[in-house]
Amino acid sequence: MNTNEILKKCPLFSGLGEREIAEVTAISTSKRYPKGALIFSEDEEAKGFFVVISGKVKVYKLSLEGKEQILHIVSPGETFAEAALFAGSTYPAFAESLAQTQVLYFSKQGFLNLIRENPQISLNIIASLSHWLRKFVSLVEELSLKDISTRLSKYLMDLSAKSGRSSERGIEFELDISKSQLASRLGTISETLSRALKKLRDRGIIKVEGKKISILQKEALEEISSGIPL
Amino acid sequence: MNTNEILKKCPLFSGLGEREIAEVTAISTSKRYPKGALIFSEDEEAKGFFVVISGKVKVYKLSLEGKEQILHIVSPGETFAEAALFAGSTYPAFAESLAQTQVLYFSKQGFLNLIRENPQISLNIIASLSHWLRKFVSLVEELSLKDISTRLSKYLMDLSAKSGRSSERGIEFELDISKSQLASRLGTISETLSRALKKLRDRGIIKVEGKKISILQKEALEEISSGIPL
DNA sequence: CGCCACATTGAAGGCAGTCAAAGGTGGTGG
DNA sequence: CCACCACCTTTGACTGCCTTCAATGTGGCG
Repeated sequence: MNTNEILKKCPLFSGLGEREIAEVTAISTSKRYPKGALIFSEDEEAKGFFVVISGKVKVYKLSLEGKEQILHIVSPGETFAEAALFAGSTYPAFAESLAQTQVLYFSKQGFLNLIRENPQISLNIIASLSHWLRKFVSLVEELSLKDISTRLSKYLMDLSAKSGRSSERGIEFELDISKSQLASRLGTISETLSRALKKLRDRGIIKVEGKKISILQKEALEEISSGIPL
Repeated sequence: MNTNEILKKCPLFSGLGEREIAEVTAISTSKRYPKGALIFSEDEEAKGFFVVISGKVKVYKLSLEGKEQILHIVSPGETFAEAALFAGSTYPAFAESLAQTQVLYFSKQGFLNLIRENPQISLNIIASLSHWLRKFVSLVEELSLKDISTRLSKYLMDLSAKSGRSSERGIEFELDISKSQLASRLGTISETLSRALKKLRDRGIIKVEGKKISILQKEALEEISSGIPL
């Protein structure tokens, strides 16, 4: 998919005509990062925000001891760090590419000018921020009120709904990130995630082959994800 | 403080003239709640949002087992549930008054009309949502990466900066909520909070008399709040 | 005065993190 | 093509923070 198509399906720019999209492209800069590159650091001055064109980016926090909490995995067509333009002057987290990645970069000033001439965009920003807010409320809820098995089950249910294919062995799909990264997204570490997966495997609820997951008992997984203890 | 003064200092309506403020007042409804009233429930249809005029409101999540996680304590001049108007159609959490409370209520439709005629407001909304987003990122970080003593120390440091008075015994201030509520805000339970306070007391870092807190060793508290283990 | 919600303290148990080691996987270069 | 290496994953044993359960203390208010 090319840059223009990605931009058009990006919620931030929906409702814009060809002409406006061209303006958007004009004020942005294309940047490329190899896998594992640091895109920005926590507390670094926020000079702009990003749209992912291809690849994958993780936005995360680090504790002093080095434990990582992933806030969001950003996929093509999604934006990140847009909130940093409007509150505070620094990025509140780290951003790192998980694969070779291409992004469009919008400088703060250029983008603010763009908003001024296209009020529609500010409504899109409101929608985008509201969406993020919901995601964070869910994340807080999970971290504070749910155990690891519940969080894992919910993640698997969500992912299966998004990219699962039915087969005679149940719903099959591939993890979109490594298990270490998944652990970090769920607020835990790889050892604990491994044990949680094992518990689901041992009960015949899922099958795991590397990154390939098969959901064998959807109802059971649904129950666990809604809080019924394992 | 009267309603008009509160509205003027509310970030959502900053930059508006007397006339516009009058319009804002005109489309809103005043509501009063006794202490402990349920203002809305999770998953209830979001028909509008609120500005607190007087009193105090907690916005919170509940687990199946009944454990509570407070997302935010809303004070006079602050808004809540505004994000619910722009993403999803239901409230993502519960809201309950912690004291006798007066709010202004804005219906979704009325407020959307107001935005249309006052584009400045949409910029204010963006700022407000961005601010919330930062707060939630901090909350996620704390819940996932910090222990209770660290979270408590940070809360006390923040509160002392906001409402502390210097005295010969150190910085003094009052907790703005009950200790049970504070526990819930910090993602724990009252027993654990009580023990965390005791540890700080035993080391002579703070003094606790009911809701009155005195910070005796600011540097030590600062250290703990930044992650140096107790 | 006595009730009731809030707060404190102790003892015990569990979930998840830490430490350590072995097994697996993919990528790279010889 | 294969051997090597780095990284990811899994498993086991142990530790520790926090929760649970239970009992007692306390302060405000009818």
